Amino acid sequence: MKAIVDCNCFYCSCERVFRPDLLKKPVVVLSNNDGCIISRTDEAKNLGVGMASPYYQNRDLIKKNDVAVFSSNYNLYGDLSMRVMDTLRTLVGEQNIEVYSVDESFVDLASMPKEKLQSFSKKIKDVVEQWTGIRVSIGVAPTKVLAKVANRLSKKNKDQTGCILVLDTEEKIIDALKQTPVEEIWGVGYRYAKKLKETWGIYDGFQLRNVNEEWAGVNLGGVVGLRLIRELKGIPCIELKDPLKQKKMIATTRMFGKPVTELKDLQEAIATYTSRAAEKLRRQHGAATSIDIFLMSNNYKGHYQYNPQTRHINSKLLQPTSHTNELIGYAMPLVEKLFHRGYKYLKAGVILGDIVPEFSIQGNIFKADPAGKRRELMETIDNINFSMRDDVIKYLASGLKRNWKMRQDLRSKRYTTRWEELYRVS
DNA sequence: TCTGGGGTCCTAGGACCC
DNA sequence: TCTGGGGTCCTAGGACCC
Repeated sequence: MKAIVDCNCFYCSCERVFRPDLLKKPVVVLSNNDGCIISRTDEAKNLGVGMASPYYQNRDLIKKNDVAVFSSNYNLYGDLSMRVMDTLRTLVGEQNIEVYSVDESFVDLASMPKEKLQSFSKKIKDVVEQWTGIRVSIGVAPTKVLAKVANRLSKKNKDQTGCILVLDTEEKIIDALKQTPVEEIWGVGYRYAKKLKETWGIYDGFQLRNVNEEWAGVNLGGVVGLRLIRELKGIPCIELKDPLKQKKMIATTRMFGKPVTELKDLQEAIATYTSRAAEKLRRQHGAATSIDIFLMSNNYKGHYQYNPQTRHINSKLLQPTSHTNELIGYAMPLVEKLFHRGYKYLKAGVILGDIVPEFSIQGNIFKADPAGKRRELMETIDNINFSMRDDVIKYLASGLKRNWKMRQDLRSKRYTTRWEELYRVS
């Protein structure tokens, strides 16, 4: 059996940990640049605040109902996420957990006797809540896809389930699938859902489970669709992922706070994103062999129209590297090549690709490598920045004024990572 | 006026090789 | 008259996830 442990409206819950006065009140958290609503509590949901909907469209509703609004505070969420995952690791063992996202983990419960699944899940829930202040929902089933189905229903029917649902019999599985609209199933997105409903009259999980496998192979994206159907039948096809596996690409991309027109600003932004990406790269002990820069601009003619064009350019590196300085060195001329005077730029990004393990790097005879020195420097900078969960030390190329930076007007304090922002009890 | 960021997997098709 | 077969690698793009 497999479980998915999912933090309830994670970002909002993080805010509530330090704002107990908001416990029963509606809360929302906004995306970068304060653009969209990316987390909302049940109270906000019941008021009709849409998930992933633009902030400005909900502004009246929010004002009228006194909803608490926060800009995203990734320093805080990242730190609390780590605490939740560490707690899970101590409970189930490091080798039995796959951290799937900032607020979700899959847990392998293969060795747990069936009759203990319910009580053990309850234990996980209670301990995580007590140690971190974060509430979780848990779905347990024979496969990942079914665990997700269980998880969704556990939240939906909180009052009966207490946020825990174990699907350990065929009857329970069928019943759960009948209650699950096809678009709510993990692996069925907007397009497939539309096709399933409109073209083939398939509306819920139970109907989907009963389609012909070959048919699924043809109509739902090849082997992906086939796996999905089997998982719904209770045949595991998607195993827990190896946590040590390297990412194949690492991206850092962002919208600007306001349109950018100067090359210098673009280069600062790209230097900043490159530093960030390089840091992630070093964290997995990787080195990149290619770098891809993209700029997204407004359509040039006329005034504002949301019809962006994206241009990108890719460059192979002479030798794999994870050194920020070198990567910035590759990136800067690329920005210059892409840049067009007169365009308004809205967004930019860096993608590091063809990642290889760091230890596999061969020496390059054209370049003297001051051996451990650069590595040591990078490690020192990483350690300082990591302890503050922020880029306290940066490259000058990243700029000082940074007038392209995103908006974050409503950010809460970094309670757990800055001394001067510690929570005060008076 | 205003709509996020960071990933994964898979397939098709073209270039190229012997 | 009749002109192979089997591979690999790469890129672009589509679908999905949180």
